[in-house]
Amino acid sequence: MREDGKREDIKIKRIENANNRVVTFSKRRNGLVKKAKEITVLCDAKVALIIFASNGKMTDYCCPSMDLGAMMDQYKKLSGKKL
Amino acid sequence: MREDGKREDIKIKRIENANNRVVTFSKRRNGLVKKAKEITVLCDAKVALIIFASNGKMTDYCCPSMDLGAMMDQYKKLSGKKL
DNA sequence: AACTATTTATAAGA
DNA sequence: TTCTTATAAATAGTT
Repeated sequence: MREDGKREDIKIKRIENANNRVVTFSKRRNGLVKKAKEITVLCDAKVALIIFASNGKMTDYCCPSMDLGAMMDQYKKLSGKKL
Repeated sequence: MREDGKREDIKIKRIENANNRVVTFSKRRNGLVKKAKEITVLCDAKVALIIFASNGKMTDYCCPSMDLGAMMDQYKKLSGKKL
């Protein structure tokens, strides 16, 4: 908090305190997946999202209309990359 | 708008008007990529994100610390899926 | 494309 | 760790 009672704007840099970092990760991961689902439905978009926490734990989301393998094939096709 | 001057809550269902859908897609895609970048930095997370618009145009983001191929290898390893 | 009222996400605290 | 709440941030509708 600042002396006027307002919070500081958060800076986009690594959160040094491990507990805060884990808590923030959990909240933002949930937010990110939610947004991915929303844009999928609202806009007919196809979205794949893979998130690894620093402890290695994985979270993923893939739109229902296309599986991750097909997404990757399309990625390779459009980007020209091999992976 | 409602008669009391407030906006309706948006419903998470397909936006029927094509122009609105494209505009919303553009705004939310930018928001999603921004959030993906933020959690990467704030929380030492590894994130891969691939988005296809309904017109087929692709947007992608991958964290700097791990390339998409390595992300996919790790995904396969942890999920047990082949793709 | 820019604005702004409002909703939504979330940082900090309990 | 779950809940609350005040604030920051995203964005829906408008211009």
